[in-house]
Amino acid sequence: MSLEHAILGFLNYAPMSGYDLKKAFDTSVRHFWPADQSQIYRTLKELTERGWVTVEVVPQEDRPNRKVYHLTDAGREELRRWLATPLPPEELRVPWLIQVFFVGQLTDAEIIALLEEHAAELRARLRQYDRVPQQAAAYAEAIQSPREVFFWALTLDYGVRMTRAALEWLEEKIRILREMNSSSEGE
Amino acid sequence: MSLEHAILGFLNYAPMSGYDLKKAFDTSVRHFWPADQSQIYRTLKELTERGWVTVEVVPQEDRPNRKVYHLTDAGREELRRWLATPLPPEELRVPWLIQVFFVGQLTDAEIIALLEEHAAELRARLRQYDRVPQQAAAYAEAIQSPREVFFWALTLDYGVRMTRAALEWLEEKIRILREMNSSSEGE
DNA sequence: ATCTTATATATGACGAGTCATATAATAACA
DNA sequence: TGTTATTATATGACTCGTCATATATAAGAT
Repeated sequence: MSLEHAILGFLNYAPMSGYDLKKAFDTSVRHFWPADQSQIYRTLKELTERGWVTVEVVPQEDRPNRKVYHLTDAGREELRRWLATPLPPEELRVPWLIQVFFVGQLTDAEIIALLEEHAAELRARLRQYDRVPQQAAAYAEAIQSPREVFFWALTLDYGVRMTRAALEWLEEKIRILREMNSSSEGE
Repeated sequence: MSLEHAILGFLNYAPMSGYDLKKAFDTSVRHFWPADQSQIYRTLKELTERGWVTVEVVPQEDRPNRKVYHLTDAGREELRRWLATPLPPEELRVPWLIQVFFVGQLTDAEIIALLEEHAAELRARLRQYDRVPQQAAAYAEAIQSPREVFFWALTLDYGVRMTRAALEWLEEKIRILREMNSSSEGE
């Protein structure tokens, strides 16, 4: 599971609570790995059972106690092992291509509207990517490692380039559909 | 659920059994929507309960009886409705970017090896895409609709272009890492 | 003679992730 | 005064998808 190892990755930077981890995910890897709060907590429980992390309960007044998780040597080893092991090839799974596949049922106007809607989403995503560096800035300063920051930037670049490629595809297809329509109108 | 509507989409072309559907998926949309056999059967059961398809049991000697599913008017309407409705924006989920994000832990040589491995996978995928038109040819002939075939081709083009974009990203990053290493060796 | 492949449907167990909600106190806002 | 946000952890119910396996017969390959 990738979430497990992402958590180990964060705990390798510093001990954190589940709450801290949720914030860390949201401000750094969210653009390619959104993490659910309840799943983080459940995964922490499992990591503890496996001996990859240990829990330190930090009592607090006025607030629920914090459970701060520390990476163990076994956990650090597991992280390293996982990082060096290529993941099994992922199969593509693009739900909206099913729409494209069967969309011949609709009129060209409807299809263009659908593609435009999708293009608008991708443009919004590109704008979100613009804000990622700011959001992650706090972490970059805390870690103080240009090497880490270098690789973080790579993931953002990947997202931007994939989104751009998808957008270019959409824009091209919209153009083709429009041209097909305008030429048939003239007949 | 997308699988539901993909099944409706296929049944709109012609009545089919679960077994037929599995073959249809494998030879046409597999490159962006791999479908599990057991899930197809379970989904057919659900579609029947919802009244979107009806079952016709075709007795066979020597073989298990076929259960041929027919799209109902309600199912056809649902398919059309779904096709014209934009799907909620999908969040990106790219497991191996988690590796990239935390990969600073490893040596550059290890990182390059990891990226190369991934690039090899993408090249293999591109070769698979080359074979898709042949595999889908039987369906294209059966449907006899240039309009449908046009949209089928779009989905393949999407896969090819996304894969190429990912591959270009990888090749660029590998090059950068190699250059960083060769220049530091010379110091 | 045995193994694999094709035809055909089906279930159980599991994994990963989502959504809603519970608990509990404080602080800020309207 | 009531609502919302922040800090903090946790569980139940659910969805979608995967993997293994069961049943049953025949044809073809080794």
